[in-house]
Amino acid sequence: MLDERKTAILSAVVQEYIATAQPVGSSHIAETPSINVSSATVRNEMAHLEHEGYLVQPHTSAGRVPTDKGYRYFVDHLTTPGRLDAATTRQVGEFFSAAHGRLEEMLHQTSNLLATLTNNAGVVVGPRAEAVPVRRVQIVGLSATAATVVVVFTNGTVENVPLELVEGDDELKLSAAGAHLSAGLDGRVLGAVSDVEPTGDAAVDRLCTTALEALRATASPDQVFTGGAAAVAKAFDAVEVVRSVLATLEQQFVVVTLVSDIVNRGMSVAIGVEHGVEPLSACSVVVAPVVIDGEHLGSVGVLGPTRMNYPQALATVEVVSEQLGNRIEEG
Amino acid sequence: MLDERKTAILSAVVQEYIATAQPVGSSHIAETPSINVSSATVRNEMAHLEHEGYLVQPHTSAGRVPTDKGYRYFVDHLTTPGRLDAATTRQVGEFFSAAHGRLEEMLHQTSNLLATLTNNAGVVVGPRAEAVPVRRVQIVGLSATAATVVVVFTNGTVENVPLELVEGDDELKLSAAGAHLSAGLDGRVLGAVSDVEPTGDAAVDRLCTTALEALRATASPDQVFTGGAAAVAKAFDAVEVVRSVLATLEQQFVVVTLVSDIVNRGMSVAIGVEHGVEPLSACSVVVAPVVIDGEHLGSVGVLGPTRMNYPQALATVEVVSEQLGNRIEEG
DNA sequence: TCTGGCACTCCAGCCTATCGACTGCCAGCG
DNA sequence: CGCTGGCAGTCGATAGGCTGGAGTGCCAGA
Repeated sequence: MLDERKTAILSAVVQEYIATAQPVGSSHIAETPSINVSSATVRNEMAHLEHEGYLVQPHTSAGRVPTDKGYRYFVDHLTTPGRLDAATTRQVGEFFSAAHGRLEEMLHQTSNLLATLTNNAGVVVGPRAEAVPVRRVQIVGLSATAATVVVVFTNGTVENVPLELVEGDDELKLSAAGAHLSAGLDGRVLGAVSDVEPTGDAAVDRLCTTALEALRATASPDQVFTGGAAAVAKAFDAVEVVRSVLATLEQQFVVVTLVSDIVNRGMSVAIGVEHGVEPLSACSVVVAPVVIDGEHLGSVGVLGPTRMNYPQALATVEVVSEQLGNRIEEG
Repeated sequence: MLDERKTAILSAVVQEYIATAQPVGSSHIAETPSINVSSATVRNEMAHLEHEGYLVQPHTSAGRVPTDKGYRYFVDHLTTPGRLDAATTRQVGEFFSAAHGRLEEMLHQTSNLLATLTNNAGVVVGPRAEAVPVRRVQIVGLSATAATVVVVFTNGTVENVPLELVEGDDELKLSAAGAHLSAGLDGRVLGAVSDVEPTGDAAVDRLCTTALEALRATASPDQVFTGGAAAVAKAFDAVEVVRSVLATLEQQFVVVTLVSDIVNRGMSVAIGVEHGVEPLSACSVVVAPVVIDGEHLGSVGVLGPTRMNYPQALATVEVVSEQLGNRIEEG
């Protein structure tokens, strides 16, 4: 734990560095209104802070830069939850009331919304459709050998998978199978249903079984949407860092793991190396779970340089996750 | 028009520069097997080529670099259509036979496919769903006030839009409206249908009308998918160029206009300033229309530095557009 | 018409010197 | 005892000067 003055100095360093991206020196800090000591005293304190790992000097005779530990102390102790300013809140509200159509499309746009609001990369890990109960199933024939299985979920989203037909599968059988599946699945979650009871009609039973199989096979591997590549390019000066961050962001699996990990550990911010993804060690991730009907079904987050604006990112992510949750509940 | 030797030299310069990204000097060219003259002669020819605008020197005493005009001559006269190598062709085939589910998702993945195959940004301007005939319409009630309209198209893709219900819209009315719409729309294109004939039941008619309206409202403004931000970051050394290219790629409107423009002018390659989008003046764009049932309903393309591998890009874009077209036709 | 050779140009890399922004430390003051 | 002003020291960033090398243009001769 740090005494009051060290705390004030650390806070000032972090804020100055976030604002300028330049190492900050003792005299700058001494000029801060809230600090009423001379630069010499600040120097002493900063030396302590460095010794304890909150700050580092890029080199002797340079100012100091916060370490991951320094940022961590800042977000844990010096950051008020901070309301999002009214204009932004309204913008988010408008976005979600204007949003319509496909869930995926909305999620994708949400990642872009996060990106533009925070000037960082936005990440949305999709609520998996399987966790939402089924409302209706229908099988639509397209030709003699092809059909599409359409599933409508209770939240209004729709999934579809192709299905191959065999001889004897006529329209009647298809709609019978659809009706039977609807009855068997209505109100239940796809993952919870292993099979429906037989109807006695072999063809219908076969259709039901294969359709169900196809549906479970399509069980979307957690879908993830990212946006804001340009923001990443703006955030870092070194082009290699831009490259490695962008390359990592394109590996969906890594992003999903990263975000889920943080959420599952009950954290909302992972700073620098804390998240353990080496190519992103210059980045922090701020996340919030998306809760739908009391269940945690997805996450939203932003990813930016460790010197990002944490209060703003936290507030934004919070508001967006909440409104996204509401929006999905409504359907 | 250039004589044979100038042509050979220009070609060698372009290829060397594409491979190395370094200004190429006369002696390098003279060593090329297909060039059987001394470096002095090559120098003379290169001076001519520069005078005529095919090459430039970044500065005296540096090698030469192709201009946009130089690349243009190269792709117009020196590039054989070039088959894609078998392995890649197979990869594309596998991709499309494995592709399933939502059209949008597939298009999005197609942009990523283009990106990974060519190491450039991939762009897909979506074939608008409205051009595909409808197979079936269904309205599924979710609650007393909300429903989802599901449209299955003949190619197996599915669209859905939310619909608000009013008092008196019960399940019976919903399915009646669905059936009526199915009958009225079956085999026809959404855009071609302005209204269905009345049934006599006011509630059903209202449902049909509003559902149809909602469907036409969702008429996606040309959708565009881009992928491969990391490739862009790898293609340019200067971080400002990366920034401006990525920022431009995020402006969907600009991308759609850019691609449509090129396709509409009947071109398949736009080099540097040819496409007129200033922030992308360091980029070339290679496109191919996606043709479905004889109609041009979308485009695929790649965007990369002017020193991209044109033959490969052309071949890739060609194969992908063709297979994407087939895939969508089949559904 | 082509070629070898030569003089010339100019960037990239390296070294050096200078400047300035820091720090650490110390002695003195309240 | 803690704070402060001051001073010496450190090191990166910047600018200037030098050199080596890659490349050119041009010319005279085959």
